[in-house]
This record gives sequence, C-alpha cells and structure tokens, in this order.
Amino acid sequence: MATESLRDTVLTAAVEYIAEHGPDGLSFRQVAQAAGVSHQAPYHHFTDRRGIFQAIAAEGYESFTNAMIDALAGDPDDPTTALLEAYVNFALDHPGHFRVMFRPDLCAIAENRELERVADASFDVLVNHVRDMLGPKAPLKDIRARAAAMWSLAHGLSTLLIDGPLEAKIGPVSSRRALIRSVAEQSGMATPKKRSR
Amino acid sequence: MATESLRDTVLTAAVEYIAEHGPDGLSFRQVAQAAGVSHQAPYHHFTDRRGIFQAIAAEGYESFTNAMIDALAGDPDDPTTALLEAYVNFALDHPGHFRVMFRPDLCAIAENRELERVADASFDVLVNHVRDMLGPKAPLKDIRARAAAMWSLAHGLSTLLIDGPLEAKIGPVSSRRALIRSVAEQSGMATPKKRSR
DNA sequence: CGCCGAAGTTGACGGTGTCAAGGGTCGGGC
DNA sequence: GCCCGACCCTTGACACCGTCAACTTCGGCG
Repeated sequence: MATESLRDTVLTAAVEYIAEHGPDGLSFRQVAQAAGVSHQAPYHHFTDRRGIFQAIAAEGYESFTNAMIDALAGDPDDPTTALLEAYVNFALDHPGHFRVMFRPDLCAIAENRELERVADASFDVLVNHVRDMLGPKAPLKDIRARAAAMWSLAHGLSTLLIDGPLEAKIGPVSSRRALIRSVAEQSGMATPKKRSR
Repeated sequence: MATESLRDTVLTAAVEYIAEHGPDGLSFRQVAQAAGVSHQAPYHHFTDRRGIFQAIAAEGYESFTNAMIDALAGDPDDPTTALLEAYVNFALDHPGHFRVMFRPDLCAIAENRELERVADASFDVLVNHVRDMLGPKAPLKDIRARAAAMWSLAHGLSTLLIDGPLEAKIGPVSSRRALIRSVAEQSGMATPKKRSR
C-alpha cells in the first residue's frame, strides 16, 4: 500500500547503496533491476545517471539545512559548537547523501538551478551564523576567514571520519559528541563555558 | 631520449587526467591508447585499474610527507601555520595526486602494505607535530583533540578549495597564503606573532 | 641452438550508460 | 463509441569499459 512511485523507490535504493558502497559503483541498470523494472524505466524520472545524484543531493541539502537550523535554535549558549556538531552528525548519519553533496563531478550543482538554490541555502546558514557571532560591524575580511575556518573544521572532520583515516590514526572515537566538543574547544571555536547554575 | 618506461608514461598521463577531470572518468583503455599501446599493455605494470590509483597515491604520499617536513623546518616561529599551509598548498598544486590519496574506494590503502606505510608516514608528521607543540606531558585526550582539529582544518580547507563551493560562497581568494594565515589565526591555531626585530 | 621469461598484442565476455523505436493504458473530446 | 495523445514502461541496439585468456615477439643465457 501507499505504493511508492518508481522515482522514490529508485532514490531510496540508490541512497542505501551509496551509504554502503560509495557512489562510484552505483549502476543505473542495477537499481532498475532491484526495483523490478526494465533498465530504461528510470530514464522517465531522471534524465541521466547524473540526475539521480542531483536528486539525492537536493534531498540531502534540504535536510542538511534543517538540521543546522534546528541545532542553532537548540543551544543558544554555544551555537557554534552546536552547528559544528550538526554538520558532522549529518555527515555520519546520512553518508548516502553527504558523499554525493560534495562531489561536483557527480551532481554538477552549477547545472541545476533548484539544486544550486538548496545548496546555497545550506551554506548561508553557516556564513550567516558567523556574521551573527562577529557582529554587524566586523570587517569583511574577518568574517570570511572565520567562516572559512569553521566550515573547514566541520567539513574536514566529517570527511576524515566518514571514510578517512582519522579514526585509524588517533584511535577509536567512543563518543562522537565528546570528540566534536573537544575539537571545538581546541580550535578556539567554542563559546567559553560560563559556570552555570 | 631517456625514453620513459610505459609504467611512468601511464602514471603521468593518469595524474594529468585526474587533475583535470577527476579520477572517476579515468579509463584504463584510454590511457593505454594515449600512450600508444594496446589496451592490455598496462596490465603488465599494474595488476588492476586500482593498481594505477595505488601507485599514484603512494607517489603522492611521499612528496606530501616531504612537503610537510620541509615546511616545519622552514618556519620555526609559527610551525603550525606553516604545516597548514604546506597541506593546503600540496592539495592545490597536486590535485591529481591529492584527489586519489583520500579516496579509499579507489586506492584501498589497507590492501597494500607499502601504500599503508607511506600514508602513515604522512599522518605521523601531523600528529607528531601536535605532540611536540603540546609538550610531552600533555594529556592524550588533548593531543587527540588538537590533532583532529588541526587535521580537520587543513583537510577541510583543502577539499573545500579544490573542488568545493567555498570560493564561490565567500568570494574569490586573491592570495592563498593570506587566506590560510588568517584562517589559522581565526581558529586559534597560529602561534601568536611576537613583535620581532 | 634451444629455452625462457618479460612485454605487448589480439580476441572475447559480461556489464554499463545511453539513443531509438515500439507498446500498452489511461482520460478526455468528438 | 472511438480516436488521440500523454505518460510510463519495454525491448533492442550501440559503443565503451574492465578483465580473462591465448598468442606473438624478442633479448639474453645455458
């Protein structure tokens, strides 16, 4: 019941596959076969193989934006760390989406208006937060540097954890949350804790 | 003269292609044809398609290690920033290597002893530097967090610059060096400047 | 000379993305 | 009642890809 459309079936199957094996081995024909249709059926819902990746990326950017917005609203005391945590958590919890979102060769963001829009919305959350933190009269140069620093930190940590060698090198991460928070501290990004209560 | 071996010809052609078009479109047969040999000839020098990527990654890790060591030796006043700069510079100057080195699905580091060794050597430069900076009696927890932070910053900045949306979002980077240094400052990683002279 | 191993060639196989053409199955207008 | 077009899907073909297997060529060494 609630028979999924072929489009959705293909999409969820693809995301699942990517989360497990990475995007590169993904085969158009294979997902079609898994969905029980002919190898050409998906072409009526996606123009290309690339179209699948674009759809996945768009889906991903939308929930990515929401996750970051929610995180900012949820922790007014240390929003920067909360944002960082939301970024990394999204990457690790939705690897099927995340791995595609930052692979321009796969999804060719610039070639798809709608995709470009939702991607921009995600990044705006980040740089707007930095703008808010530094205040309206901070020099542009500082805003850019700080945004680059924070984004790099979040993105680097995400990619190094998701399939990079970080965990192999510095030891297993028992608590994701603890790691993120201590990284935020070590990098001077966290808002200093006030002795509450 | 100094007629290159087929192995080297294939390797340099592959690196060049990857730097321009990314690793995924790289075709075994295509590089063979470009080298003027039959489509099977490279099999006598690389076991797999994967073998090419492993060779590229190994090559990359070796010069990566050297670049970082040189940078550390070159700027004793602010070695952390120098290391950061060397990391990012390597990525941007050798995209053909860098893009492969951190794609375990392509080069399967764990399956190749020699490759694992040179990769480990690179990462050791990084964590050893952090250990040196924090001193021998720093708690392990701090070392891990600081190493993760610094590595993430360098890696994130590299990947976001190399084909990520950073430059599109925060504006064009006129001076790579200036950006890196202000990012290092903003993230509290740089050694504070002493009023020299 | 005879042999061998390394390097390169040709041919074949299954799998993949994509183009082209055809076939059903609806709903709405005559 | 019937036709027509839109939509979804199928079948068939093509070139390209990675890889396995067998064959040729050739330099060196006993």
